[in-house]
Amino acid sequence: MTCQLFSSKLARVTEPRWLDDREQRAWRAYLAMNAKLSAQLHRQLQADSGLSLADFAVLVQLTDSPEERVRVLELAQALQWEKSRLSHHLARMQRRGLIAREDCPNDARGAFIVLTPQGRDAIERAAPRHVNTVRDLVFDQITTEQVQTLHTIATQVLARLEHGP
Amino acid sequence: MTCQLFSSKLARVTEPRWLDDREQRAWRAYLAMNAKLSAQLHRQLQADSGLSLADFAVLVQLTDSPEERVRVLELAQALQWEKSRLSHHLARMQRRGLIAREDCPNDARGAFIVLTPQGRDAIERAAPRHVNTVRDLVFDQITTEQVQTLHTIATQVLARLEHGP
DNA sequence: TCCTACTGGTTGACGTGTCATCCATATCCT
DNA sequence: AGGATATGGATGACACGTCAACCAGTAGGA
Repeated sequence: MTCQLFSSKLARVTEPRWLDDREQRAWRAYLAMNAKLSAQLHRQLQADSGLSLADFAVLVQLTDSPEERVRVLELAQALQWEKSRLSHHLARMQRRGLIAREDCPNDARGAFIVLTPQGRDAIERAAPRHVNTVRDLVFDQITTEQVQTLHTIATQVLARLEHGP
Repeated sequence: MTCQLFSSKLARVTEPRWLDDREQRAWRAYLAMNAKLSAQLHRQLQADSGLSLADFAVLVQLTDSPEERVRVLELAQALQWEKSRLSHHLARMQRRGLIAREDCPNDARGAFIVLTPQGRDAIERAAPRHVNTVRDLVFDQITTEQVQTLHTIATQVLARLEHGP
């Protein structure tokens, strides 16, 4: 989200813990990078292979799992998606022939998601170019130490997001 | 986008420039942080003030501009949004009474966007809490040097995204 | 002047994400 | 066994973003 965060006119007086200049600039840069990077990655993937980033994520997850058949909730957990989101997305992917469903013998409520040949084909063609784009746009632009710091930052922020303050 | 990027089963052979382990882990962490952070920020803003991050961005932009009336394309440029996206979003915001339109005397095609009292009210109430959340979730979790590095990384990647290779 | 090309902005279709709700099956408890 | 409750998952309504097409007004020539 490109979102500037601060208006010079908005009363800073009311809020003791505003961000300082460095933080503000870093935040804006982060937001801008985020917006453009994800847009660009999405466009590239879409143009090259007709997949969305979401499709890609699901397909990789399927490819990665032994047997290549996964229960829906297991998938949701692996992707860290809400089950409703996943359900909608799987419906769309099924419509496009990328995945299929199989009944679960143990639990009549449940369903297995399986990769179709088309799905496998799509991901195998998409992955290398996508990785190349990521490398090109991100990792070729930053140093090894910066990679390390990025990882650390993300991990710290994630910890706060997941395990409270 | 939570997107794992690599399947151990996917043929690495076909692609000479895969990512190494550090890069891969950093990338995953970044994606995960991103997904959770924006979701959380959005939820907080929505719950606290009924605004979306997109609403917030537009309102701040309006608050910040002299005269508090901006041409649509100017707004699009400031936000770095596609004009179609902005047009849709402004329509929704207008429906909710957050902004209004005025005719442009110089150019009969154009329109000015202005902040309504409700819009001003909303942003003034939303901003401090939103800033607090950002500070809490991000800047309280990382060191000054990390802030600096984050800024540098974002700037470098943005440069690549904007001015080609 | 009139024809063309451009610009500011909107619209429609469609994919995506969230929330709340719902349904059928499992499970648990007595 | 049988009823409360939990779980796996789907659905509907709606906000959001993108793409492509469109439309009205403006400018630039010939």
